[in-house]
Amino acid sequence: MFSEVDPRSPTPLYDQIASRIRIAIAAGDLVPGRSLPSVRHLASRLRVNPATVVQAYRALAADGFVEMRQGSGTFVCEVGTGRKESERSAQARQLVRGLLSEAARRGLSAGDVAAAFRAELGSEVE
Amino acid sequence: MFSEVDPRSPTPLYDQIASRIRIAIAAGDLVPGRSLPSVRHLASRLRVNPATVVQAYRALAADGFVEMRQGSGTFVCEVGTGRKESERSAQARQLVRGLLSEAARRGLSAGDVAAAFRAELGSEVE
DNA sequence: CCTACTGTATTGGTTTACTAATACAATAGG
DNA sequence: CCTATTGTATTAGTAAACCAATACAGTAGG
Repeated sequence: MFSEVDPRSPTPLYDQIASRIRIAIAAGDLVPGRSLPSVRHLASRLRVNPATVVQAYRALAADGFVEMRQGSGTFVCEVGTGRKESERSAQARQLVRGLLSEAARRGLSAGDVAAAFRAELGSEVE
Repeated sequence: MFSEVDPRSPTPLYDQIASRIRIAIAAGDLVPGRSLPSVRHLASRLRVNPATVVQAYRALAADGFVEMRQGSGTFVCEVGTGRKESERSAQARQLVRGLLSEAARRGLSAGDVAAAFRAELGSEVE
């Protein structure tokens, strides 16, 4: 689970760490209330600086995935998979807006993106 | 058209410049064969360094939007709006893939993204 | 209490992206 | 030709992101 990390990847270390945990929470592998490894434990296991793990945990806390309690530890929040629908849709719309502007920048129309979206998702979109 | 640029924006100057030209080409405002302002002209008009305009033009050239000819100028390529459909769809699909992985990172499902996409595009998607 | 554990805060070094400055090379036109 | 205009190349400075190091502060449990 928190086994390894790639220092040579273009994606930052803290981002790799945060991503894995985020996915684990979304998938239900980490249930709400459960405590994450301590900053120092995870840091020594991954061979990175504790501050890097802090940065990852902080990013997760900013998104509401975890809660950091000084002296106690870092815990998975109630939200996770059951996050409020309005919040999810708002975030999704923001992502989509960014995609569309990026597509426009490259001279792609909304139709191009829509076609790619259908092709990529297949039947899931229905 | 090439009127102003915002140095305080988080998006780089060369990117702002390239984006506008890209959109102008995609929209047909700049027809193939037409010459763009010279590096120095555009730079002095926008109050930026010529090298910054070069970087913008270079990015456009890398995408096949324009062609830079030393001694002559920079010209809009034939592609532009008529770019090959396969190329457009491939690029669009790559963008969409990136979006979906980013969405997964944030704990959003493909369904969330699909809903946001429909909401954002409205009737255009049909 | 007090000790061993938790997260917090500040600081610094390294790298990378961005912008600028300056000198170079090719083309067009008189 | 030769001069003015075009893009090219190299170098440098500035800012931001990233990671590490170290000292600080709160909490739990014996």
